[in-house]
Amino acid sequence: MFPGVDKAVEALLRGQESANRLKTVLGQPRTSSVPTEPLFDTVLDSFSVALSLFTNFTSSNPQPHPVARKPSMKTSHGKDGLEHYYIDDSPDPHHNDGFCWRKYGQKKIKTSSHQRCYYRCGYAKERNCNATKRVQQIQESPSVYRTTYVGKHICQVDAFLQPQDDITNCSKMIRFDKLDQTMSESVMPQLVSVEHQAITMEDEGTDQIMNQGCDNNEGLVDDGQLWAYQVPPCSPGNFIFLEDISAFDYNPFHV
DNA sequence: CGTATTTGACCTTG
DNA sequence: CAAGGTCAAATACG
Repeated sequence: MFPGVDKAVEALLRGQESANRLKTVLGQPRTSSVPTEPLFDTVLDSFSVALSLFTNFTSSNPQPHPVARKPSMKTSHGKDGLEHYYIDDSPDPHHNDGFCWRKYGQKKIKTSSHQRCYYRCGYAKERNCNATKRVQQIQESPSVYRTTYVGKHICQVDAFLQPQDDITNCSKMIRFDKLDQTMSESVMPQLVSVEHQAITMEDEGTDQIMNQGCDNNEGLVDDGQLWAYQVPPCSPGNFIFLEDISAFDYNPFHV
């Protein structure tokens, strides 16, 4: 077959499993309290990973693909209007967000029984990149991990892309200028076509309840700005997720 | 042995 | 003063 086929199959199997679980949950009204959003996430992620692997193989310049995800839960400005953050809830705390992170701390949070992990950009020093993220488990079953991205990636993408990188390495970025049209059309529509569904996520502390929508984030966005599509906090140079990224409020790579 | 992670101490903020 | 965030020495790992 091709390099990475094992990972593609693994991703598809994971998606299949989640789809089956989703079917079971949706088929049993009694279990309607079980959050389905993480299952949707996993299904979408699996397709995205598999598609990226197939696409990489069919192109002469294979590159890893950041996991396509549903839209961000929330973005916001700081008090000075300059600080940005981006919240993403995922069943996978280590899901591929396209960046290389280095852990620099872990702390027990008073308002939660789970510890919070602190990461900064792996190129923070050499490229003076101030991007950080925090990851914390906020829900037990199924587990939901909240990742809060803070700051902007100002490191250049060539720091991330190495020819020998594979999907398991920290350098996981996609070159959209290398992607064919099929890829863009096959992945992106999924990100906005899933019906809106709100779930209530309980957190033991003061974390606000998040209304998770795939194409609608009302109530989540401080400044009336919406993440209409999946836009992880990365889109450096010609490695963009959407053609007109400037339409969005937050683009960590455009300083 | 170099690099990444862990973890207690320290700093900042409200 | 408490809580969250960061630092940096110790430790683990490849």
